[in-house]
Amino acid sequence: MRDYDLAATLASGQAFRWQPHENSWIGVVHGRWVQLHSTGSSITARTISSDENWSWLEHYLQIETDLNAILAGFPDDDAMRSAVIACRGLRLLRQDPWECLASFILSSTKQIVQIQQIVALLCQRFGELLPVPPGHQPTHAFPTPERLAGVTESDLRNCKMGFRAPYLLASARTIAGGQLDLSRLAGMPLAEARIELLKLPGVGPKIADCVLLFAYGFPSAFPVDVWVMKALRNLYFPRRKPTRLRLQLFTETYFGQNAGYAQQYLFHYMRTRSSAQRGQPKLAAATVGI
DNA sequence: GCCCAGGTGAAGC
DNA sequence: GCTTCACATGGG
Repeated sequence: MRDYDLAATLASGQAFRWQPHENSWIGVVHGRWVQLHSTGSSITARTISSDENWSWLEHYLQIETDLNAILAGFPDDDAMRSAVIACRGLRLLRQDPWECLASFILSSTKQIVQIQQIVALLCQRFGELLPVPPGHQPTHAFPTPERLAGVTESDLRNCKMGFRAPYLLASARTIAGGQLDLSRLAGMPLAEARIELLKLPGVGPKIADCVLLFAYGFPSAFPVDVWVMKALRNLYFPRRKPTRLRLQLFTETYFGQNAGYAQQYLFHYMRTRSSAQRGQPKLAAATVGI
């Protein structure tokens, strides 16, 4: 499929379970082992069951999204142009809310590689074993809130998640206990859903916005992490430090209806540009064209 | 050793 | 309201 950069999409820090494998990607979607391969003009998928209905995977990958229309709606400035040039096929996935929420509770002040390691340990220890094709490594589902509600904080700390363990445990218990119904948020306005997420321990504005964007698909949700903050400060407020209100007004208005997409492009642009500057020449072209 | 990583919550002004 | 700090752990 053109304009779908599978590698950038699966490895750019929105989902944490995809692993490269012989020119393809292996992961778990909706409790099923999946292998994805990008041929340039199309994406092919392999699962263990001969499934004829692929709507669940098309929804996850957001195949139907008109990327060009979204990119055309980005603000026409040097920074956004460079970000789009740097990675034109980058997409947003539509993930399971609980997996997304739990993963980002584990994400605070962690590098993406480390988040992947923690999530892998968590799944390996508490996730249900899934059927995989012969010759492939054992793979586990993402553990349910009910399963995690029954473990101890110490069990979770053994997955290397440190101080995030009590947050994940309390959130799992809140959801398993029925005090918060994640499926209900899908029908809410953005602001209301955000308020519900913010009630969970360990969930602040940034993590809430990640879940709203990556799982619920609110296109205007705009997570601001250290990288995006760096982008905003350097590219749009180079002189003085903006107040929180000023920054909020800017991100809510300047980037348009699909601000969340713009955010993901800025995020990816800053990270790849930074790694290029550290002497790893991959995607060095990202710095050209301003 | 040092700084940083897709932050949050609590304490102190 | 805003600023500072602790919180685990690992990579560069």
